[in-house]
Amino acid sequence: MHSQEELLDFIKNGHKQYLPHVSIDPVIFGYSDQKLKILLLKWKGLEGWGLPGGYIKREEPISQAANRILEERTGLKNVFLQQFYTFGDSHYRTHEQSLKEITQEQGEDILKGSWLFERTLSISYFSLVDHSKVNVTTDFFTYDYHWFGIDEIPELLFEQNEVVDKALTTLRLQLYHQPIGSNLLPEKFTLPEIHSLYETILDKKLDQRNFLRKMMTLGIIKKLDEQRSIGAHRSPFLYQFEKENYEEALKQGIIHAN
Amino acid sequence: MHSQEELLDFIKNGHKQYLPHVSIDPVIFGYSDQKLKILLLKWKGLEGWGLPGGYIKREEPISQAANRILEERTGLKNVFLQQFYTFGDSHYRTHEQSLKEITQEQGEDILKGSWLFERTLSISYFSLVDHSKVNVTTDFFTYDYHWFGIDEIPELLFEQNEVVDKALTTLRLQLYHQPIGSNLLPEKFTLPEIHSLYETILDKKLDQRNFLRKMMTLGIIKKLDEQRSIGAHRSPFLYQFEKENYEEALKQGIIHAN
DNA sequence: TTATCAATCCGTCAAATTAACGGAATAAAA
DNA sequence: TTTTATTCCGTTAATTTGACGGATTGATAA
Repeated sequence: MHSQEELLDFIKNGHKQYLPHVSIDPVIFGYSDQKLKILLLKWKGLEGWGLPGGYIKREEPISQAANRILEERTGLKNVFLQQFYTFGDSHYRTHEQSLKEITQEQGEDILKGSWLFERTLSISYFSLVDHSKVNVTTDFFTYDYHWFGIDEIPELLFEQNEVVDKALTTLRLQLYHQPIGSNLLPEKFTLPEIHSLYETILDKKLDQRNFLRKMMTLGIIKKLDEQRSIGAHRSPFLYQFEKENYEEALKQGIIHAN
Repeated sequence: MHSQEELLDFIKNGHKQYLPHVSIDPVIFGYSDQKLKILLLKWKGLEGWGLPGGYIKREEPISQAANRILEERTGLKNVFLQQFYTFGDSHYRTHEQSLKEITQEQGEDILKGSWLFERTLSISYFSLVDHSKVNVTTDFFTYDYHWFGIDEIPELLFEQNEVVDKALTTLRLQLYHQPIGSNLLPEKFTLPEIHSLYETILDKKLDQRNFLRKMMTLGIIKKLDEQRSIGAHRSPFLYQFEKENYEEALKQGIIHAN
């Protein structure tokens, strides 16, 4: 994947191409088997789990950087990806230990003063992706990955549990106001599908009829007059997202009137 | 205030003390005469208006940096200050033009390669302060300040109108869920005072009785059994914030049940 | 062909919340 | 004691939310 030469070049010269002191760390939620999971990578040297991450190119808009980094790790383009917070309080992340391991055989000279040792702020994004479409590629610092159910997240490196928690809170808060489901469901989906998705994300039973009413009232989805033929039972109607309406819902919906 | 020597040292050596590429830019809302205003500074050289800003010290947590920067410009400590977004898309802010003016007499040599010329991401916070308690101090780059009503914000430097807009939207969204008013009102305040504050911030009439009921239901304020003696009229009761309840309200209140 | 099964679909009523509304009480000054 | 400006409060209608179960459909099995 990445040759040792590339790695050494990255350590020595990465700061010429990337902004130092700032990384982008997406919390990637995936959905499969009615479970909500997040993608974590296993660090070389540190032998612990952490979020995928990457650096911003010197001339690259940060939203573009976030999309690029997501694509580099997952292969996915054009998915919902939203910034939610920038961490830089207790979070003095560096790659020191990790790099010592990786570059052991080279001696430690090359590490002296590397940009990767410096304090790094973390601009965090979250994303929801279709688990089955993801093709994970590890990066220089990592060698394995795993999708962890959100109730089985281990203690993470770099104090990233806080990041994950805030991502989840934000996801749930915005669920009715951002086109969050649109990467997880097929273009046309059934009511039970989206219903189950929302129940999973909120970790809560939602009455089916009330759920439908709410989604229709907010204008988030619209009913088509097609049905899908599922195996053995009654054919469910298909629905589609109405993306244009989401942000409206946000503004109208949360600023409590009067 | 700042000597020319200090400025030159800051230009040449600031990157040893501060993280380059990242600034903190608080949108400081002030309230007076029933108007909502923001504090803008006038840039030397560029002759335009922009947000106050500052850099993060190399070992300083960012929330602490934000508070320090706010204090440096306004003299205020311990006020409500909240991060809301990190801008870095179209926002390639540098101090190049400004610095050329300021350091004119020194020749331009010192500017070569200054850390201040590099691209800077902006971690943005907003704050609400009591206009009358603020003691504005300009910084190296600025020489004047003004409180602009939010409906009379000029075109800002560094594409900061976007920042201000997002700050205002966020402020309004969170008004019922964060202890936002607590820096703007005295410890004990009357119902008409807080009512008028909320009307001003939301730019909207709020029915007085319904407003009271809502604040009480959310547990944001509590009624004391003291009254204040105002000049000529009926004595209003006093109220106090119940800060502990705000964040509760956030979690319980926005995640729409069922 | 019919019965069975598993899943989807839908409507009503009660409870809670929100929105609209005006008149009585108070404190000082005239 | 009257006037004036201001605070205080309660009720009703409309809307939204929450709870609830029975009828329909599409295929498979008898």
